[in-house]
Amino acid sequence: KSYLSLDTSTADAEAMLPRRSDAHLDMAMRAFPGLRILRQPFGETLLGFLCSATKQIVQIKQMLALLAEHHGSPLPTTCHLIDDKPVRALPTWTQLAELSEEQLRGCQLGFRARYIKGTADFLAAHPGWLEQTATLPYADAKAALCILPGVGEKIADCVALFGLGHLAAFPVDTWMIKTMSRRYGLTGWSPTQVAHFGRVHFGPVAGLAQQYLFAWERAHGKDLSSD
DNA sequence: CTCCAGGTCTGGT
DNA sequence: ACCAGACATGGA
Repeated sequence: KSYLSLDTSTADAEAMLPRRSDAHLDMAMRAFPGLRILRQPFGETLLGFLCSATKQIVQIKQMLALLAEHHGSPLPTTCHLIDDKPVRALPTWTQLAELSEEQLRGCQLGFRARYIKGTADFLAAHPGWLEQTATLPYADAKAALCILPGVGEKIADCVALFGLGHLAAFPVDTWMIKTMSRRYGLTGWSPTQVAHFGRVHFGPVAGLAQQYLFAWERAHGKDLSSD
């Protein structure tokens, strides 16, 4: 493959999607040309999605901003100054393990503070756990993540997809439930059933399909009381 | 003022 | 195994 191509991997993955036989997916892909899956740091991805349970996306951003401001290390000031103050990184899991649950609740985490504290304690007691998990294939990595307090099927799939690059992960959230009901006729299906459908229908790059469907539904399916 | 938000866990059938 | 409630907090 040519080094001139910036991301052959995504192009190859897109070629594996069933857009010939799936008109809705094809439309979503046309609506968001250039959509890409971010590959974010594993630990930061885990933290971010531990904050995500039953929260709006704008609020998740705010929680993470508070965590960084209150407990993150300052980034080099050369190119990171806002309002005369240094931008801070997200706290590492080592830093998080030093915090009390009350300190975490101070970042508007609500009941998620207990999960984050529990995960921080687990990781502190198991050095190298994140690094080891990052080497595992998708199914094993997901199973490992589900051990952590506050991490269930959905969050494990999000972390596997965005933090480890496992395109087979198919996170089923409220938007996927809406999408699969409205556009695929899977009305009344449980998250487990929808996840199974997604893996079978979209195959080993189901996570990429999920992102197109998620983006389309968020952009066009705001209202539509037709669940 | 109710309802819901990129869920998960727990204790009931 | 499957099904409600609880769980914090703030925007719609």
